[in-house]
Amino acid sequence: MLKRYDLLNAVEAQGVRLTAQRRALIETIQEAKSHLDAASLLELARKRDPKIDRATVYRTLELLKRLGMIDELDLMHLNGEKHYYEVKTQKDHLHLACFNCGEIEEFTSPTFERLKREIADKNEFDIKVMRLEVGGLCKRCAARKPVLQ
Amino acid sequence: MLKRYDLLNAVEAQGVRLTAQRRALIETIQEAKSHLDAASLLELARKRDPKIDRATVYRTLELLKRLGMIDELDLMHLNGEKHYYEVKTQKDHLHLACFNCGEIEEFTSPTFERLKREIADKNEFDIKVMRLEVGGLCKRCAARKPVLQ
DNA sequence: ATCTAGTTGCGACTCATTCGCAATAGACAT
DNA sequence: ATGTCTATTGCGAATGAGTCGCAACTAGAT
Repeated sequence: MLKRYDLLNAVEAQGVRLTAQRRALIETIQEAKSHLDAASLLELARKRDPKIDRATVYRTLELLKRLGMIDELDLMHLNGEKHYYEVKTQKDHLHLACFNCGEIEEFTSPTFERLKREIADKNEFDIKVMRLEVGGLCKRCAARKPVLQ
Repeated sequence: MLKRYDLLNAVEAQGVRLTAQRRALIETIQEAKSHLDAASLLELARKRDPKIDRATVYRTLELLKRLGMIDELDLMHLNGEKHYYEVKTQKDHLHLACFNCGEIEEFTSPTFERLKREIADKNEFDIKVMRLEVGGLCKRCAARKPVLQ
């Protein structure tokens, strides 16, 4: 498991007002076992604090994104246009999404790190976010379903 | 300029019915100078054939995606949640999106190709689509605006 | 020229996300 | 502890991209 930042402390350290809703949302994201979309995040966070509104979820996600504490993923839009969120890890990583079974695999590699440095150097580009998503067939599905139309 | 496939011929070769609307849409995508979203594509294609509907645009994009002839991009959602489309090029490439000025730079590199092979090999993943997007500040904006909050 | 299955236009719909505004509540000063 | 002030919240309505069902149309085969 890749090391993740401690959101709650990090947010507090930024001098951001900590409301009950934000606390519930941040703890939920932090402890999530899988990538959450806004609706699932809302549902889970309501177990901690039942009085949270949809709008607050979006506003909090916006805040965390702005602070660079979470990443927003599309995961190849396997299930509609919603976004998914994850706590930023120390190392960038990419996501492999299986079009057949929907499984998401994560992947890190020195080559990825190297590519990142290359982009920054050759283009003199100041990288804030890097989102690499791959769609295709995972090992099992490729074996089972050799041809995709 | 990266070499692009000739869409119209390629589509015909697939035995797909060529309607006036598809022709107009495909020619428009092929000749586009920049990345088009569905709405701009519709607007431009109507100059060739004024009788095209929004739904047909989406259905045609879906078709071309399925045939593997175009790629769908998010371009870091710089301007809302819409998607952008481009004709597939011979080589995969990535997009650098400037959060400040909105400019999109393209980038190819042997390291990117290598990373792709690595993913396919190490994970035994059958890659269909690869979408690598980078957000940050381009050379000029980084110089002009050294600190982003 | 005819036939027919694939394609289209239309309008209504869905779904994710955003907004305006009045009510509320952190957190700092007292 | 209490009051104050401003950021944050909930609510409900709005937006915007994309999708759907269905009747009308048409490309291309015969």
